[in-house]
Amino acid sequence: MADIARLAGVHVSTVSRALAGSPLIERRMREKILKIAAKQGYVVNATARNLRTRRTQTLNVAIPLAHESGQALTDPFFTDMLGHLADEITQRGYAMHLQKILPPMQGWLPKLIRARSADGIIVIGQSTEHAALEEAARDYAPLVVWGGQLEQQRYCVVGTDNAGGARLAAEHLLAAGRRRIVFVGDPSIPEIRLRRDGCERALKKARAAGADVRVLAAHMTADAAYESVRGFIARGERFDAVFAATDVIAISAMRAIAAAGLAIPRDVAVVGFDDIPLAAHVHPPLTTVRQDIARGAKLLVDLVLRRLAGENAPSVTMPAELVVRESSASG
Amino acid sequence: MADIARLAGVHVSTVSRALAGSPLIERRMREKILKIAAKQGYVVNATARNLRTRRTQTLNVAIPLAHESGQALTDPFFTDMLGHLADEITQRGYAMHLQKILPPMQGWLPKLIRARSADGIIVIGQSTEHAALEEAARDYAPLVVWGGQLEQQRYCVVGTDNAGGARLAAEHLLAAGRRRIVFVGDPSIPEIRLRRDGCERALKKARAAGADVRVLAAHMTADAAYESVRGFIARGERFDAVFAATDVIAISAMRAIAAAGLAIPRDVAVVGFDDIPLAAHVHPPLTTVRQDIARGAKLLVDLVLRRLAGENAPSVTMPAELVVRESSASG
DNA sequence: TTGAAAGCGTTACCAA
DNA sequence: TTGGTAACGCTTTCAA
Repeated sequence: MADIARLAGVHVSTVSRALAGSPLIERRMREKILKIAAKQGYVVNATARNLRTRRTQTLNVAIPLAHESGQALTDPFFTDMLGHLADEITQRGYAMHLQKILPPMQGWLPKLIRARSADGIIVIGQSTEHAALEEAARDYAPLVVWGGQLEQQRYCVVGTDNAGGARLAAEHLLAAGRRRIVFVGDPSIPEIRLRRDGCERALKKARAAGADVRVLAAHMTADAAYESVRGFIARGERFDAVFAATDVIAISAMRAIAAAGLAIPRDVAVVGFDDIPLAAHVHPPLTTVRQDIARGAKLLVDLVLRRLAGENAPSVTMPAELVVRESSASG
Repeated sequence: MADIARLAGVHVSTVSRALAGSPLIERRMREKILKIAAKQGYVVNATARNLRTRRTQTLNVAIPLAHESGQALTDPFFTDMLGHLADEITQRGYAMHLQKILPPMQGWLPKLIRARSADGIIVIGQSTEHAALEEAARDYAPLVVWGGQLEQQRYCVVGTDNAGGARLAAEHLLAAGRRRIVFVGDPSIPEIRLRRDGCERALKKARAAGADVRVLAAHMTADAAYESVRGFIARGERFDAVFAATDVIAISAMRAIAAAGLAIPRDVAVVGFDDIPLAAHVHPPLTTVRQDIARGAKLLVDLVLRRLAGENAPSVTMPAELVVRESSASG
C-alpha cells in the first residue's frame, strides 16, 4: 500500500480510504488510485486488515468427533452439510474455515473463540460437547450449533425434530405389525438420545400388545455398525424391526441382516434417519426420516450472522418427514 | 498478552517466548507463565501472530465453478474430496479455508494469492481456469491443482489418468459388442476433454467395424444431464452405449434412458466415471472408472506443503481402474 | 536468561 | 478532502 501511495503521490491513509470506497475521497482521486492499484496488481493484505479491524470475514465450521475419529467426514450427512454450508457462507461474502475437532478435546471451544480466527462459529453436532457449548455460550454470542434441542439449553441450536421424527418411524413400524424393535445407535450423543426417546415414547403410548424396544449401542461408522448388528444376531436375539439412528447405520444393518440369511422386510423391517442420497437406491430401498439439510445450513449461517450483528436470534427446530420405502413394508 | 505479562511480573516478550516453548526461557519461569495463562484462559490472537510471522497455518481450498454455479458442491465427487482434504489438512496441523469461485471470475487467483490469507492454495478442478492457473504458477509456488495433466503445463497438478481410464471404458464397451457410443459431458473442461479424447482414441485404434463415438455436450448437474439425454433420444438419435463423463451424469442418463422405455444394458450400455458411493447401488449397478479420491487428497496436501517448504515437487498422475458392473453387460 | 524496541500492513482518529 | 500518527497484538532482533 505504501508503494501505491508513493506512485499516486498521496498518503497511505488516502489510498486506504480510496480502496475501501470511502465517500470522503474525491471521485477523480479515487479513480486514479484504483487504476494504479489495479495496474500493480495490488490486493489489500487480509491479515493486516483483520488485525486492525478486528474482523476476519470468516466463519468457523467446527466438527467435534469425540467418537468417530476415523473417516467420519466421509459420512454423507456431514459432506452434504458441508457442501450446503460452503454455498451459503460464500454467498454471504464470508470465507469458511473448516475444522475437525478430535480427542483430546480439552478446551477446544474457548481456544477457538479466543484465538479470534473467525467472526463466528458453527458447530456441527453436539457429540459429547454439550457442557462445553453451554459454558461457551455464556459470554460468546455468535455461536450456533447443529444438533438436538435439549432442555435448559443456553446455546442456539438448529436441528430437526429428532424425537418427533423417531416417533413417526416407530408408529409406522407398529402399524406395519412389528413388535420387537431394536434401536441401533449411540444414545450418549444428544441427537441420538432424542431419537431413541421418541421411539420409546411412541411404543409406550401405543400400548401395542407385546411390543418392546431394545437399544443396541453402535458407533456411527459403517463397519462398527455392521459388527454390532452381526454380533446381536449371532447372540440369538430375536427381533422383527430395526430403527437405526442414521442411514449409514441402517444400511450397514441391512447388510448384516442379509448376511445372516434374514429377508428384508419379510423377517426384519428397517428404518433409518437422514435420507442420504444412497437411501433410495439400496435394496430394498430404505424407509427413513428426512432432514432438510439445505434449509438447516441456511438457518445456521443466517442465525450466526444475526447473532454477530447483536440480535439475540433464537433456536430453530425443523419438522421431520417420514419417507416410506420398501424396507419397512408389512412382513 | 500484556495482562499475562503484568500478572507474571515480566515483559511481554518473555511471555511470548514462554508460550512458544522457547528454550531460552528457564523452566520454572515458563511453568509459572503457562500456569497464569491457563488460569486466565489466555489464547494467542491468531491474527496478530499471522501478521507478525507472515504465516497463517491455513491452506486455501478453492473450487472454481464457471459453469455449474448452482449446487455443484453437492456433487458427491466434490464432497468426498472435501471430506478427505479436511481430514488431511487438519492432520497436518493446518486449518482449511474453503472457497467457491463463481462468475465473474476476473482475477480471482492473483487476488487470492496476494491477499495472503493462506500459506498455500489447492484448486479443485481446472474448470475454465487453465490460463489463470498457468499465469499464477509463474511466480507462486505453493499452488497445486486437482485436474487433468495437459501438455506444456507449468502448474503442479494431481489427478487420475483420465485418458487412460476412458480408454479402458471404451475398450470394454467395444468388447461387449457396442458400436454406437455417445460420450456425454462438457469437453471445454480439461479433465472431461481428456476423457473424450481417450474414448475416441480407443475407437480409432480398435478399428471395430462401424463403430463411432458422438459427443453430447452436457453440464455436470443431474438435471441438465437428464435433459440433454432426453432431448437426444427424442430427436430420434440411435445409439447402443453411453459413456458419461461423470457418475452423476451417468445416473441421470440412466433415468432418461429408462424413461424412454429403453432397457439397460440390453438396449443401451452405460459407463460412468468417478465411482461415487451411489454407483454400486443404482439399478442396474453402474460400471464406472474409479478415482482414488482419498489418495488424491493426501497427495494434494503433501505436494502443496512440500512446495511451501521450497521443494519443486512435481505433478502426479494416478492410475484409473475400471469397475465392471451390470450396466454394461453384453446386450 | 530477560528486557526494550521495532515492525508486520493496515485502518481510524484527529488535525489541518 | 487529505495528511499525520497511533494502534491493532504479537514476534524477533539486539542489548544488557
